[in-house]
Amino acid sequence: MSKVPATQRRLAAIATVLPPGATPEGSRGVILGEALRLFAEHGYGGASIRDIAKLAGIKGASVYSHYPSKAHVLAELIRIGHEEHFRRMRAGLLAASPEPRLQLIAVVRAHVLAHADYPMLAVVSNAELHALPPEFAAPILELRRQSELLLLEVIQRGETLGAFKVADTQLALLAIGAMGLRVAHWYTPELDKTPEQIADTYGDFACRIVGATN
Amino acid sequence: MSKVPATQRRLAAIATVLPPGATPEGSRGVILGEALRLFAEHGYGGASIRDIAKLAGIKGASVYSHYPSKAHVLAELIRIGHEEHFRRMRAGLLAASPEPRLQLIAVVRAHVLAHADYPMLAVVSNAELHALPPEFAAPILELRRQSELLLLEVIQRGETLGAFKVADTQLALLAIGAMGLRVAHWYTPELDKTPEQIADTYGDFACRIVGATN
DNA sequence: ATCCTAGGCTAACGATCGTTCGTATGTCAA
DNA sequence: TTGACATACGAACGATCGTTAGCCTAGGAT
Repeated sequence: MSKVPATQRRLAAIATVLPPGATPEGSRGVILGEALRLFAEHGYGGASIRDIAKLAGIKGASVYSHYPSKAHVLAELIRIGHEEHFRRMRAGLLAASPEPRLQLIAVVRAHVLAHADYPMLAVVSNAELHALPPEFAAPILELRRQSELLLLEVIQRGETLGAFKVADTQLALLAIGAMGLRVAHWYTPELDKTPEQIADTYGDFACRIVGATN
Repeated sequence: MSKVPATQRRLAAIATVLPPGATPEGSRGVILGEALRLFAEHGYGGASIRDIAKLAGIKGASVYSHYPSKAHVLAELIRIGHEEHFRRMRAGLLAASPEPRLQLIAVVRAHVLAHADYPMLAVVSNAELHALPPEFAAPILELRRQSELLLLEVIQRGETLGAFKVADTQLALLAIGAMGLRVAHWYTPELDKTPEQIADTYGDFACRIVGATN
């Protein structure tokens, strides 16, 4: 497992952080955390069970006392990532005032903060989904669809109410989603911008994209 | 090499297209094209030399008559991708009127069209850079820096001239870049939107993000 | 005191990896 | 006609892959 130069890495973040409550106890949790780091840095195919085990302080065979297969480890990570993302999006919308503009800001903020708070989880969730055995992917794809639908409905409602003026709804959705997705790749706490600042600015960008009347 | 369900794929496009003039003749070109498809679908680590060779209609060992190593194949693909991207960005800027707004539109259009015209190349160039041996990566990282700088300078010039009004230059740069990057993942010719339409709309989005006065 | 269990270990399985070697074949220049 | 070269091949190299089997040990419950 060779180290990759900083400028060449898939993401800038160093810390492997999992949502509170999502980390299992003991070795199971350690394995999950180290797998997260290696999958994020080198991809699912580029990280071996023995690599993960070594970082976790055990031998490769011992991993199978905690997970039935390498794919199960990836599946758990991606599930945690998507659940946390959807949970935040829904909570953000729920807490927002009904004005379309404030709803959009709330959802975009949640989207961005999820990617800044858990960059490694976001990178793995987005970039390694294709490596999941299809039977593991189905519930995750449904969750992803829900998150996307949530943002879409906010935009459509804003249009219907005449609060937004956007050339192409679908393209606006994709553009706003993309902005947030990439945050996971470049965000690091060493930056002179807090996640809050980024979320605020991106919320403003989203409003501009959909032509929100302030 | 198992097939991945459509909803789970890394990108929507099917055709492996390389820029005209960039495809070598004979087997060398066929190998490059099939490697592009497999690296895009499964990642560098997820595609083997024998997989590539089988699609190219030859045996694994024969690949080494054309490329000294698997890494050289990836390096050539990523080099082509970055060169095409930078070439288009620079050409777009060069052909644009000096008004900041038109410059921004031109550069964003080039950025988006590069990702829609060569989705597989873009996905590989962006998602597999970390798999390149560092000695191969250096010139490519420089090219990437140049493309980024080009967009940055357009935005900064617009601000200096008072044509743009953006909260955070760096974040605007990252957001606009991200929008275009993701196009490679979802664009497919089967869509009911042409690359031109997408490029136009995204150019408009970019102008809104930087608060361009029309 | 004894058993059970959880969680480590070493060793090994068959498969596949990137790559090398020696060889065969077909084409074209001398 | 000969020789050189480019391109293909089968076979095999050592390394590493995910995974399994069997064993050992510490700790808690009976």
